[in-house]
Formats: sequence, structure tokens, C-alpha cells
Amino acid sequence: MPTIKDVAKYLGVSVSTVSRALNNHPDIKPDTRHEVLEAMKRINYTPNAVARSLISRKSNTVGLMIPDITDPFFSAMAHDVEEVLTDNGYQVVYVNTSRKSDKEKRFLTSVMERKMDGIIVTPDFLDEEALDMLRRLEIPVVFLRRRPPQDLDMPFVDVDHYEGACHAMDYFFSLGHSRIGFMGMPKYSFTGQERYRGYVDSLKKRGLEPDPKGIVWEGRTIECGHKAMSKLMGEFPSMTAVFAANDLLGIGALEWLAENRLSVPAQMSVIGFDNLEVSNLHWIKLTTVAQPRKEMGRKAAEVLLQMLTENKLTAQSILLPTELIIRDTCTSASASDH
Amino acid sequence: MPTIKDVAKYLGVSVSTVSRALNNHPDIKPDTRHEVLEAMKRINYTPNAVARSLISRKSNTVGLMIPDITDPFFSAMAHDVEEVLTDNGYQVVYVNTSRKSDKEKRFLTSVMERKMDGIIVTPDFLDEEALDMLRRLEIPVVFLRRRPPQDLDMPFVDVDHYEGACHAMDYFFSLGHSRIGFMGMPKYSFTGQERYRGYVDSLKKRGLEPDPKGIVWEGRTIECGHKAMSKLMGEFPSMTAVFAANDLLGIGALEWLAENRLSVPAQMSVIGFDNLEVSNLHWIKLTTVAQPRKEMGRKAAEVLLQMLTENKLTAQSILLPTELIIRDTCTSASASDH
DNA sequence: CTGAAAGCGCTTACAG
DNA sequence: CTGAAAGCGCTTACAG
Repeated sequence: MPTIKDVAKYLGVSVSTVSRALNNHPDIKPDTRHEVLEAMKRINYTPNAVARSLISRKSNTVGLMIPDITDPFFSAMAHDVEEVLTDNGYQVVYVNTSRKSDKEKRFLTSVMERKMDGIIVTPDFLDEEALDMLRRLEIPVVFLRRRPPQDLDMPFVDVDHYEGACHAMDYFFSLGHSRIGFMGMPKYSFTGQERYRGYVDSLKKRGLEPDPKGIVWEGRTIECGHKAMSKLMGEFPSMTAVFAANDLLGIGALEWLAENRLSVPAQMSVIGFDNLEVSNLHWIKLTTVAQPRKEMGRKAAEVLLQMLTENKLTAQSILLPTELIIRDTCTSASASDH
Repeated sequence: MPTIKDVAKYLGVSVSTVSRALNNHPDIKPDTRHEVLEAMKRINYTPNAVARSLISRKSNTVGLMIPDITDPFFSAMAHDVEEVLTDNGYQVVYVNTSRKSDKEKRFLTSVMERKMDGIIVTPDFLDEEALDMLRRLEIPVVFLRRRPPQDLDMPFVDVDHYEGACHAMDYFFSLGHSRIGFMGMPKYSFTGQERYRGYVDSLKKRGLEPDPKGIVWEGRTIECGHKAMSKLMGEFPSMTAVFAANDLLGIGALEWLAENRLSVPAQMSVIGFDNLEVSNLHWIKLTTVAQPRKEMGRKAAEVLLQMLTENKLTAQSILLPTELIIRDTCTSASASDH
């Protein structure tokens, strides 16, 4: 691979001149610049970004830490993060943490060593060690779908899960439901907690006490929803509606209901959360709370970009609104009173 | 950020000694090594990977070029690529090409400048310019779900789409079908072409001539499948079975059939390709050709790793087998003769 | 406008 | 075993 020296030798000029041509430096005669650029083409010179980074202290790379690229949510966000960032000259290094603490830390170590310019993170574990690394980083950090710890003044980008859950509950109430079950995601899940808060607060606001029998925590998959629905029907038979903390759970519930010949929405109303593509399938048509996934990725990248260009370590957080998508899985409570 | 010099000064040793401690070099007294390592911790020293790369000519980064991380296929592969590679000390830089030629080229440029150690690529456009870059790269390249051009001796990892299509057709034939429709993905799609070849050859092998009226090309989405089914029923009404080149098309077909009160499989047998999660949903249960997605990503990473460690520019390609997953959308032809 | 020199943070022969 | 020196491929004051 030819270096800047080869180009200089080839033309009989100094490396400084070549460098200046490469960097569009004003202190160079347009003619020589042109010659140099031509010569570079001719000998197939490609600038070594590693050497440039060492001097400029800018690696032009951004880290993206997410739990699992396989989750349609994160892949949608990753898509837009990449788009915005590479359009601005950055390369994105991505890591799946698989929700493992040590993978998160390995990533942060890598961020320091590789001298990344900034990161977008969705951590699930932030112990003292990880926090310490985050503090020492001295580069822009934006939290995606997570909140930064109290003492770190870093921006986050997320959807308002709490508000979204309230929308769903409001809709149930407007339809006259009051015995509303809840299927939660794993308890450690931040988004799951927020949605649960919305469920509980919505009930309390109407003077209703959440019934522990109407609340199950099985996990986050379709199978879990299936199991959860079965459990709920056993423990809380008077239920007329169920709020699933995510669409997969909601779909599992619909599956169980279909298998047990309970008609939806006549006998049971269901609302999910996420608005996955599948939820709009002809056979499902799940009423759900939609969140703007791609926009979330885009916004996270934009916030990071802003910090990068303004050379600041903080910025304004963004909480995007949710939207209730009304489809075919809800009806008024009277229809389903048993 | 402290550098190796700071560590040396702190301890009153030379930078060479510090470097040797850092690299586990044998030429260092265990005691001093230990002291150095301790000192590094104390002053929060982190090695600068950029500087190390400049010397070692190894960036420990691998590029992953895929059309769209949002596609469950590519996200599944990306997941395992990342896992295998980071477990081996590499970081992965990923790019969505969105099937745009210039994005592919920008990526290749970046690969050269950034001195990536190797790449895994799923290109859709390889014109002379791109090929030229690929040739000049001088690093291991593995093709994922694509074939390298003739004159480039580079390995690929893929599933045997042709064989998969034959499996599907064999099954139709074993059920007595002969008037079998086909819905294809966009014609430029390599995987789509292979599946189409399997369809055509399977017919010919039985002395049947593919009927142009039984073949439609609408795209790759559910909506396309919906439209395609409608078209097919109009043009090729004697059809008793349809092979969809991917599951989304198959699901779109099922949707149209359900809307038009045609029962599946009694009146129409359907096979898809991909075995998406949704295809196993209670309401869908699509018979389909499964491909080992994650394994593909894993294998691609392993092949690359092998080339990287053996310092070779080529390796054995891998063609993974497909598997027909029989579910509920097929029955014998006699049932559906009309 | 151009070139010689120093230096980014490391590693690696080479002496000792 | 340890240190001084050269060098990876660039950029950037500093002179001229």
C-alpha cells in the first residue's frame, strides 16, 4: 500500500505538501494540489485513517451497544443510527450485549481503547464499575431506551412508556372495562416497569386497587403470553380485558384464546404494546400502543451528532410520544361481561 | 488520558519495559511486569488501540456489509457474526447498504482507509469499480448469501436455495400437484433467482413446462404476496398449489385466500421459504423451507476467522442445507381439484 | 506557497 | 532482563 511518502517521492515534493492537498488546506497552490490529487489516483494511494486518527484524536467511529440486534426494535433503531451516522462520516461499531453485564463492560473497555468518538447505549446493568468507566470516558454518551444514572448528566432518547400504558388503559376504561388483567415483561426490564406503572396508576386514579391475581409475569415471548393468559383465566376469571406489556405477549394471549374458543373481542379485549409488523396481520389485528422506532434511532444519532459537533458532553433528552393504534381486539365491557 | 510514557515516568522505568509488560513479552522480569501492571491500574492507564494498530498493521476490526439490518434474516446473521467475532477480540463495523451501489462503494473505501482486517459482505451491485476495490483490498473477504465473481477466489457462505426450492416442489409433487404457481421476489435478487431455478427445473424434470401465467413477480413483501395471489387466481385458475419464494409472499397469499374465503389447504396448498417466526403463528402455520440463519452468520464469521489466523486470502466455501418444515398449508391435490 | 522537523502513542530490533 | 532509538503514516507549527 502506497503511503504519503510514496506520493511525495513520485512527484518530488514534500510530504507536507501532499498532506495539505489531502486535507484541502488553504496554504497550497491550486495547481500543485491538483497535481498531487492526480498522482494519488495514479498510484492508488488511500489515506491511512488509523494514522490520521492518532494525530487528530478523532477516530470517526461511534459505538452502538444494544441488547440484541435480532429484536425488531433494536434492529429498526440500529438501522437509522447507522444511516444518520455514516452519512456524517462516522463508522458504527455495534455490539449485542445479550443483556450480559460482562459484555457491557467489555464494550466500554473497547470504547476507551479504540478511542471511539461517542457512543449510544442501551445498558441493562450499570454497576459501580461500569459507571466508573462511563465517567472516565469523556466522550458524548446517549442513552437509548434507558435512563442515565442520577449523577451522570447525559441525555437519553426514549418513548414515553408510562404515557403509552395510560393510553391503553384509558381506552379500556372508555369502553367500560374495569377488571383488567396485566401481563408483564421480566421485572428487571426498565420499559416493562414503566408500562406496569402506567397500568397501576391508571387503576388507582379511578379508585381501583390492582388485584395481584390479575397480574402475571411470565417473560417477553409469545409462549409466555400463551402461558400468562392461561394463568390469568384461572386466577382472575372475571377479567374482561387484558393489557399485555408487549405485542408478543398479546399475540400469545390471542393464541390461547383462539385455542380455547374464546372469541376476541366479544369475550375478551386485548391491547398490546409495540405495534410489531405481525400485529397488523389479517388474523391478528391487535390493538396496540405504537412507538416510533426508527425515529428513535434517528433522534439518538442526531443528539449524538450534535454533541460531537458542538463538542459538548451533554444535551437535551428526548421523550417521543406513543400512539394508540385501534384495531380489532377491543370492544365495550358489556359485550364481554360474564 | 495517561499514556505509556506516564506509566514509565511514574515507575521510573523505560517505555520499552512498560510496553513489554503490556504485551506479555517474555523478556521481562515477572516482578517488574507485575509492578507495571499495578501502576497502570493505579493511574487508570488504558492502552491506545489506535497507536497499536498503526504499528501492528492490525486494526482488529472487521466490516460487515449487509443490505438491511431490519430484515430478520440479516439481523439473525449479524447477531452471530458479532458474537463470534467479538469473542475473538475483533470489533465489528456494520453498514446497511439499503441495496444502493454507492453505499457499497463507500463502505469498501472505508474498509481500505480504516485498515480493516477482513470483511463479510452481501453486495447487490458489483460493477467494475467495486470489483477493482475488492481486488486491491488484500484482506480476507467472505461473501454471505452471495457468490463472488468468477475471477475472485473468495469463499462464500450460503444456504442452498436451489435445493430448498426443489424440496418444496418435490413435496408438492408427492402430494399429486402439477399445476403449481410461483410468486417470485424481485428479479435482480440472487436468492430469488436460485429459488426460481429450482421451481423451473423441478417442473421440467417431470416433463412439465412452466406456464408463464402461473408465474408472477410482485416484490418481496406481504402486500406483494396478496397482490400476487389475486393475479395468479385470475390468470391461472386451475392452479392447486403455489410456491412462494419467501414467507412474506406466502403469508400475503394466505391473507388473500382468507379474505376470499378460500380454505387452505383444502382449496389451495401453499409453501413458503425462510421459516420466519411469524410463519409458525397459530393462524398461519405455513409449510416452508427453513434455512439456518444464525448458523450462516456463525459460519461466515468462522471462515473469516480462519483466514485471518491462517493469514490466507481464500478458504473453502460453505453451502448449508435447507429443511422442509411441514405445517398446515398443504394437502393432496385431489382435495383441491376444481 | 513549500519544506524540514517534531510528534501522536505505541512496538521492536539492537546494544548492553 | 532493561533502555535508547528508530519508525508506523500521518499532521502541524515553524522557517523561509
